[in-house]
Amino acid sequence: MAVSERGPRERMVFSAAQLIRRDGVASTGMREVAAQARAPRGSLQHYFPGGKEQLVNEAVGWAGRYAGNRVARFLAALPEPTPGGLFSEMVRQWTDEYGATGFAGGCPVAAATVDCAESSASTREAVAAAFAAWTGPVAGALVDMGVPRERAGALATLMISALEGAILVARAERDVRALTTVARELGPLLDAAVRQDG
Amino acid sequence: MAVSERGPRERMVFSAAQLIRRDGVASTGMREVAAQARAPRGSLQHYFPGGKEQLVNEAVGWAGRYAGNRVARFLAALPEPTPGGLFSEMVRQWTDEYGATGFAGGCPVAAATVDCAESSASTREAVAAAFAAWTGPVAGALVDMGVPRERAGALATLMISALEGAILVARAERDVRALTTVARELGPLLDAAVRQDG
DNA sequence: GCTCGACTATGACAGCGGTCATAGTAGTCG
DNA sequence: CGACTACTATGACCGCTGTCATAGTCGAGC
Repeated sequence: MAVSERGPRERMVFSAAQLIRRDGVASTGMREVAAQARAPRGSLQHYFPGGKEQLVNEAVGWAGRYAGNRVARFLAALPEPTPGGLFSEMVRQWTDEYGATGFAGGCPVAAATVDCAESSASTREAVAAAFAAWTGPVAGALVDMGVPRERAGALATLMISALEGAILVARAERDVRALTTVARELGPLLDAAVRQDG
Repeated sequence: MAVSERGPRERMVFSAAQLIRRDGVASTGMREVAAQARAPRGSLQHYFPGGKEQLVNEAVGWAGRYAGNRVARFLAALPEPTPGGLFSEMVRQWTDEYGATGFAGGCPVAAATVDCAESSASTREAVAAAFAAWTGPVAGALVDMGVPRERAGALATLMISALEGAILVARAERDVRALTTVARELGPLLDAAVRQDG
């Protein structure tokens, strides 16, 4: 929750992502974003002349980049990188949050997809780009671990799909069960995709 | 889109589910629901004295029951029921829709989770119940196919999580790729869970 | 024919949303 | 000092939303 980082513009984008992932896009007000970012309301139209749509799109883009960047950190944290280990780390980020601070928030990209996929073309594209910015590094990591290139993209999509779905179910149930379940069930499948020769 | 079924009350619940899965809960207006259901606006307060929250909860409940009931139909459509085959059918329902009518709608239960998990306790419970009404039949079907009871619940959760996530990604990308990918990758894993001893 | 209940029909209201208009401040350059 | 730019500060506007209040219709039952 370190909102005090960088300039007001970045704080607003960050706060928007936070509020969106908790309440959804439509229920998140511009005034609320400015307030939480401790930024002046007048700065909204100054930094985001494109209005709410622009702000949402940037928040989604930020979230996608953030998720992509986390992949490298997860890998660095693993003593011996394996696909299943990476997936466990991705899942653990969520179980940790839910255990520590409750089930208040989901994935902002998912929220934007649900709320804007049909109503805003530019946001839909931003969401697609965010998923791509996330899937790419995951697939790259799989290749580095020895997963055949043709299969890495598919497994990355599977990992992200299962994670997103499990986040939904976990929030609904207020229980991390779904998250731990997908990690446990998918781990062996992912590890088995590593090329055994060489 | 057979809106002309049953009484106006059911039509409104059904229309609410339709609109929610397309635009999200917050962006769906009560007047809009009544209009699409070709029901009088005055009937809203008559049939749903609990207001929008009640209507949303019933729509979510309806969706959960619908999903649960589909499981039996999917099984009946399979010449030889297998876990992977069931999952393929579940996925195919979505690829068919997206292929035929476009990527306008997602899962209403997911939409309600994203929009209401934190803001409305009753809706959150309705969503949890909907997931339960869906997971139950899936797990039961797996048991019938020979999956060990201890494992069936976990695999059902995995199936539904992967499907929900893939729906999100597919809508974002406007491409069924994610859906077909999870079906293909998960099929062997699911089939391998069938007890091989008679 | 009257009554009573179920349902329909509208109009009003209060609140909030995003956006615009306008004015103000601060700091910097020339 | 004046001017110009970056940013801040408010207030107003309009559209929309959920909800309420009130009145109307319609069909049984007796």
